[in-house]
Formats: sequence, structure tokens, C-alpha cells
Amino acid sequence: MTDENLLDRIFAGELKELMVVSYIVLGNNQVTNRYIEDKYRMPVHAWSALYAIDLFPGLRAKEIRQLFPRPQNTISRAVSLLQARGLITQETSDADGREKRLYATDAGRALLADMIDFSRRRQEEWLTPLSPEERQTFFHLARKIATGPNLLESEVARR
Amino acid sequence: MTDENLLDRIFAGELKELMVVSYIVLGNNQVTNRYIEDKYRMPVHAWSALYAIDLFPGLRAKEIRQLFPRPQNTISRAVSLLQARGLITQETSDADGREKRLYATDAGRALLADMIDFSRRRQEEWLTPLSPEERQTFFHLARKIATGPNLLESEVARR
DNA sequence: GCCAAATTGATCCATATGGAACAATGTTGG
DNA sequence: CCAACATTGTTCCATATGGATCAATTTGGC
Repeated sequence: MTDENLLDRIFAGELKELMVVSYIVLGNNQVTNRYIEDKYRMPVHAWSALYAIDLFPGLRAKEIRQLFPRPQNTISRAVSLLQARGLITQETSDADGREKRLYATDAGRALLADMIDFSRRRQEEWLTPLSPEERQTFFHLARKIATGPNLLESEVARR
Repeated sequence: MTDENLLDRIFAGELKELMVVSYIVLGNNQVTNRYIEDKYRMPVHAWSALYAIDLFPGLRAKEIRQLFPRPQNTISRAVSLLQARGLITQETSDADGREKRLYATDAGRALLADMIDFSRRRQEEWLTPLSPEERQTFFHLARKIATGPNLLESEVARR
């Protein structure tokens, strides 16, 4: 049985949507995570956090979770790493002593520019099979799923 | 800044396709992996492997990697776990003494039926925002990305 | 037929991960 | 004002992960 047959059949079952989305992400991770971890010596979540912090200066750790749904301690560690490397600064919020407002440093922004450049070229690579119109449609539909009410809140998985 | 604003803006940048797909998968994993690990006491990769083995009786470990792109030792461990729990059997291939052909047992199939039922209902949940036509379009486009030439093989990430 | 290289899968080990408990701070209800 | 509760972020610890190495087997070149 050839590779194509295997994929064809797993993309034909009841769980085809789950299978195809998982395949895209596992496949991309295999390439991207390894590259980023090798080149920048940091887990991918650290660069995600840096990306978010640069986009929203003064961001709080809990808000990073809204952008990248990960356990809370994963974010905490990523922020520690970025701080330890001088890529961000933290300052305790005036309004609430528990919160720390996060800001990218110049060094952080410089590193980020490099990472974004890679990610943009990598994204272009896996989007190659889609025309500009198809990309627009794909993004539109994916966005509907992402912002739908049941992605993070499940009735089915209630324990 | 509200949650919506944060998501709106991160889904508006150059990396919006990457961001939205990552968001869907991280969000779904947060719900699904925890449920499966709690209920069945196994990593999600073990159930993925069981799913593949049942669909393709006599499957080899290396072929599971084609369906679920993961490191080789992850598959090896998942197969060991399934074997230890009596959910699959392994028999050494006649043609090639290195290969082991994998088969689901009755117990494996019974457990799988339960897991598939959950996954189907969970998939239905996160697909809720899409109409039947939109689901078809989404799957069609995602499939093009998944089977494209650059998902697993990258020029950009070459080291 | 034989030896080098390739392939398949298991194991080792350092690091990442995530649930749970914790500490610090803020909020609420009486 | 104060005690209970909620929120924010850190730490602990058991387990998962993945690159590297290894063992067993097969393939290919001569």
C-alpha cells in the first residue's frame, strides 16, 4: 500500500476534518519547531509569547493564554526565559500588584524580526497549494471555527 | 482590551493563517487531549495509532508515521503501550524480520469504538460554526495543504 | 558470498510539559 | 474592617517528548 492510499483513506472517514487539521499541524510542527528550537534555542511557545508581547506592549501573561491556548505554567516559563535572555522586560502593574506588564526590548524586537521573516516564508511554503482566493476562503472558514463558541468550551468533554 | 480585540488583531497580521490554524489545534488539544488522557489513561498518540491500526490491519509502525507525522520513538512507545494493554497484537513479518505487522484485538476495537464516538461528537462541536457546504470547502482546502509537497519537506527550514 | 550501507524499531537521556499545590494580591459581602 | 473567596503568576513533581544511539535485519555492490 502506497503513502497516497493510506492518506486517501484516513481522509475519507468520519473523522476526516479532525484528521486533516491534525495532519497539517503535526506536519508543520515537525519542520518548524525543530528549526526554531535549533536556531534560537527556545521552545516555540517562547517565540509565540514574544510575538504577542511585541504586538501588544504591556500585555499581561494571562492575556497571552487567550492568544495561544496553553496551560498557565507554560506561559510563565516562556516569559521567564524571555526575561532571562533580555528579550522582554516586566514591570509590576500599578493598578494590580499581581499583574506584570510585559514589553519587548530592542534585542527582543530584533530577534523577533528574524523569526517573523522565517515564519512568513515558511507559511508561504505550506500555503503554496492554494490560490489567493482559496487562501482567503480557507482563512475565513478557519477563523469561524477558531472564534466559535465550542472550541475551548466543550459540552461533550465535560467531566 | 477585550479578548475579541486581541484575537482580531492577531488574526489580522502577516501570519494570520499560521495563527488561526495554531489556535484551532491548541484550543482543541486543550479540551480533547486532557479528556482522553483522563478517561483512557493514554496519550493521544496511542489512540491515534490504534485508530490507524484498526483501519489498516497489518499496518507497520513506520506507516503510522505517514498518517500521524511524529518522531519514530513516539510511535514505538505508543505501540508498546497498546500491546501491553492487550489492545493490539504484533507479529513479525514473514517477508522482513525487522517489521512487525500490527492488528487490533477485540478489546482494542471495543475501546476504539468508544473513542471514535467521542471524537465524532467533539468534531461536530467545533465544526458547528460551519454550514455543510462550508465544511466541505474547508476540508477540500485543508486537504490540498496537507497533501501539498511543502508541508513535510521545507526549503526554507533547511539547515 | 561478503562486507558496507540502509532500514526498521527499541532504548537512553536530557529537557519539556502540564496538573496540582502554592504564594501574593485583590475583591466582596456583611 | 475583616474574613472568605477570587485572581494572577510561580513552583513542584511525575510523566511525556524527541534527538541520538543502538541492535537486528535486509539490501546492494563487487
